[in-house]
Parts: sequence; C-alpha cells; structure tokens
Amino acid sequence: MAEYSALEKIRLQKIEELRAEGIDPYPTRAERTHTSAQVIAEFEAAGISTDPAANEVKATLAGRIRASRAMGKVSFAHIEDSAGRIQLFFRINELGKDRVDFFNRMFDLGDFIQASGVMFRTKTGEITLHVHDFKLLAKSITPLPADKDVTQEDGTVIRYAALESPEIRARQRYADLAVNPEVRETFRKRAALIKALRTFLDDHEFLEVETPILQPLYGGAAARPFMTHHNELEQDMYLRISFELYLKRLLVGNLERVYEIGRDFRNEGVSFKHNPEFTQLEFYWAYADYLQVMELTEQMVAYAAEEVTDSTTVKFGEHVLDFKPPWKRVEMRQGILETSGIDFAEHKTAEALFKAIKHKQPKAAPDPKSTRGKLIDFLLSEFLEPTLIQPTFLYNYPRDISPLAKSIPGDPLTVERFEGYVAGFELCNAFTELNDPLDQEQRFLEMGRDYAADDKEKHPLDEDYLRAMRYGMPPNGGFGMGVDRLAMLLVNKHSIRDVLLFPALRQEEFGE
RNA sequence: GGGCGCGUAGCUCAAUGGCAGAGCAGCGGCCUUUUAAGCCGUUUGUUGAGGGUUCGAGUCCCUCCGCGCUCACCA
Repeated sequence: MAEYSALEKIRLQKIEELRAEGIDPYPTRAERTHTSAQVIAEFEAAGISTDPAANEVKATLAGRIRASRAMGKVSFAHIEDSAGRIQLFFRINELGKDRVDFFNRMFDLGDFIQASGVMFRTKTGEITLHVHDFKLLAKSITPLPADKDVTQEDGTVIRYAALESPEIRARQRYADLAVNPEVRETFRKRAALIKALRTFLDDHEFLEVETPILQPLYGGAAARPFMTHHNELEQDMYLRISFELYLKRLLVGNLERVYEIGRDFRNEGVSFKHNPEFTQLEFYWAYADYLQVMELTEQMVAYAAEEVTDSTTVKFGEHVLDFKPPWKRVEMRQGILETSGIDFAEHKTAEALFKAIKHKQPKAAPDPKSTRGKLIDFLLSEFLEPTLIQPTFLYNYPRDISPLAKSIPGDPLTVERFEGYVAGFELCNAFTELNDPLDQEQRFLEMGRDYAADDKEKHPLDEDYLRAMRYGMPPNGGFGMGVDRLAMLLVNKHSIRDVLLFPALRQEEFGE
C-alpha cells in the first residue's frame, strides 16, 4: 500500500468531498473542441475579420492545471495540453461566487480540467478563455514536482527550480514529461527520426520486415545475450543481439532490399552510449558493395537530420556537426598511422604489433594477450576515434575482427568494411557481406576458437544460416546503425538515457 | 565488477560535530485582468537504511541500498 504524504492526504480528502457532493472526480468522457494551439490560431484568424459576429470564438478546452492565481472574485489559471499552454479566466459575473470558490477550493496544480467559454484578450494581451462552465476531468493526488522558484529577499538572486534529479527523471519519466515540455519535444524528434529513416528506405525500394526477437541461437555480433527458456518446446532461447543473420537469409530468398528497425538486446555494461536494449536499424542491399552503402548512408543520415532539425548542420555540445554529403573518408591504416605513428601493415603478427605500440606509445596499455585485430582496434579507439568529430567514414578493417565481411580482392587480411564516426563515437557499421558459404563456415570456426581460448561462452555456430548461404546468396552490402545514438546527435543529448523513454535502471524497492 | 562523488521537506537547495532551515508548493485569510501575481499568517522531516565513535552526528567511521561520473567489458 502506498504511504500518503500530508499533501496527498489533503487531496484525497478533496476527492471524498467531491464524491459527497455527487461529483465524479474521474468522469468517463471529455468534450474538448480545440487544443490550445488550435483555439489560439482560430482566435487570431477571427480577429482579422471585419464581421463582429465572426469574432466570437467559442471553445471547450481540456488540459492539466499548471499554474493558478486566485484573486478574490476572479481567478486565473494556465492549463497545459500536448500543444502548449493557455490561460483560463474565471469571474463571478458569469460563474457566480460559489463556482469560483469551488474552483479555488477543489482544484489543484496537476488536475485535469475541462473549461468552456469564449476567447478574449486580457489587458496585458494574452489570449485567454473566458470560462462560462468547467468540470474536473481527473483529480491529481500526488503533486507534480514543482517547476519554478523565486526571487530572494535581497532581490537579486533569482533561481528556477525544476525536476532535475536524473534518477527521478529517468525512473518517473511520466513526471519528467509532465513538467518538462522540452522532454516531450525530444521524443517527438525521436519519432520524427524513425519516421524519416523509414521513409528514406521505403523510397529507395527497401522492404521493411520483421524477424525473430526470440531466437534459438544468437549471432551477427559479439555481445553476450540475454537467455530465456521456452517451456513447451523445452529449449533455451535468446533475445537477439543483432538482426544480421536473419535479414541475410532473406536475400537468399530473393528479397533484394530489406531493412528492419527494432530492438536488440545485449547483456553488457551500461554507459552513456549503451543500454541493454537499444534500437537498431539494419539494411541489406543485393548487388551493392560497401562503397555504395557508404553513399546511401550519408544521404540517409543527412535526410534524417534535415527532417528532424530542418538542417543538415546540427549543434552537438561544443561542436557543430555537418551531415551534408560527402562525409570525410579515412582509410583505417592511414588514420591510425597519422594519429598514433604506427603503421600496422608493417607488423604482421600480434607480437610484432604489440612491440611497436609499446615502442611508439609507451604510455598506452594494450592487453598483451590481444590478437592482432584487437590491437588494431585498440589503436583505433585510443588514438583515432577521439579525433573523428565531423561525420567520417573509417574504412578497410582487419579481417580477424570482421567475421561476416568480405575480404578486399588481393588483400586477404583486410575486409571491405566501414564504420561511421560522429562526435568521437561509432554511429554505424557496414560491409560488403561475405556470401561464400565455405569461407563463412571457416570464419565461424575460427571465431569459435577465439572465444574458446578466451574461456568465455563459445559463439554458437549457426548451421541453418550456412545452409541458407549454400543455396546461394547474392553479393550484397549490409548496414547497421544505433538509432538511439543518431537520436542523441540530432537532439543534442549526451546520454542515451535522455533519448530512451524508459532507460534500464536497477529495480526500485517499494518497501513493505 | 573497480575508482571517485552524491543522497536533507513535494521541488530546488542551506546548515564549523552543538535547537534541521530558506524559497517555491501546501494550508488559513485579503484581493474583479493576473501571469515567476501581491500582502498577512501558518504547517510540513525515519536527514536513503542499519550499525559505531561522541556529552552531543545531517556532518566523523563501517556495512548496505540507489543514482551520477569514470574505468573495465562491449566486432
């Protein structure tokens, strides 16, 4: 059972009084005719007319009370709906003293109210509803976190209070949304982003598909999975860590361009750019290679930026990011050479590369047990990544950290792969997909060996995927992107939690 | 998982080891065009939880819980 605070007890008392007076504090229906924005637009348009009769704008509005000022025989209140705020004006002339008193006595900040009347402009010019009738739509028991503060006695110190606790904002997103309109705006932009990505891919003749979230095997990435169990089938199942292997099966089935936007689940650490479940976009494009995917990517992201922010240049922290194509392209070997002074191509084994790193960068601390690919990855994240602020494609990756990508012709150690970096972090990852089933089987086996050597869970070998490949898979380019990360960039938020409505948090204790 | 930091009223925050406070919100008044309304009066606390040191703990120590930052992990 909830423990009620003193403030809540007062409001519960009001609910009882309302019921005693025969008033339902939670009536079933509302009769709104306009949103706040609609009625303001209509009133402004009517004002232009020369016909006085057309100037009267009647409306029934509904929303949450966010401010109220009782002044004896008149009262003002502001209500908020999803479109904005609008002022209500209550006066005894129209309503009578009892009704105005009733409003002042029984209505609290946070309550939902419906009010009917005629629009007018106050002395100070604010477009306001002159209330002729009103009713309670829903009583609020728990006060919303107050969202303002005051002038101090010395007259100089001014402070605004708002709901700021990151924990409460994330845990009680409903309260955060209710009191922080800019949070609502963030999530509208997120929705616009996903819509834009969909529109772009639809317009490029990609087919949107849905593949299993609950999978008998997991694959397509190197993360640890969440496990569960199907009782009736008596088998363990996994939440997917990527869509890749299912989407590529569809290419075998002659669906030439497919994409999916959905949730991936990775049982890994949580950080400002990692949440255990996150939204991924992947597409696969038959007869294309990674260079074509690169061009489509920069067009798609620029289109999304334009749709969401009306511009391809976006402010992100101290940076102004420019998504306009073409993005900068940096060959990985070259980029690492320029930022770390090490040319990994000259060091063909892990031991040699490790020595070179210790020699050139004595302060760096790579793991001595790393494979050569891991060492290159270390150089990338340590030296090159932080320099990649403007959208940049980093391309040509070491083969042994890219088991699903195709080698560059004539260069078996390097694969046709790129990652898009923005603001120093990875946004997307793509390659010319490996479509040779025999090579793929070999890579899976190598990967299994790596994992076994690591004494971690062995990566499962997906026999059904290999069977699909053996029917023949067209050459194709594939792409994956963290949609939450793109959302962060476009709304200028520096934590993934700020673009997730309900980010993962430890279970809250509610006590006995 | 490691390191650092934080947790005080509904919200934002104070309080040298010495009476737990302020503003807003709330409650009671006054006020017929206010809008961060104003004026008068007034209530509100398991200081995250538990233990310890001390004449005395919000403050110092220990354990636990939660959150933040960071490192590790993370193709």
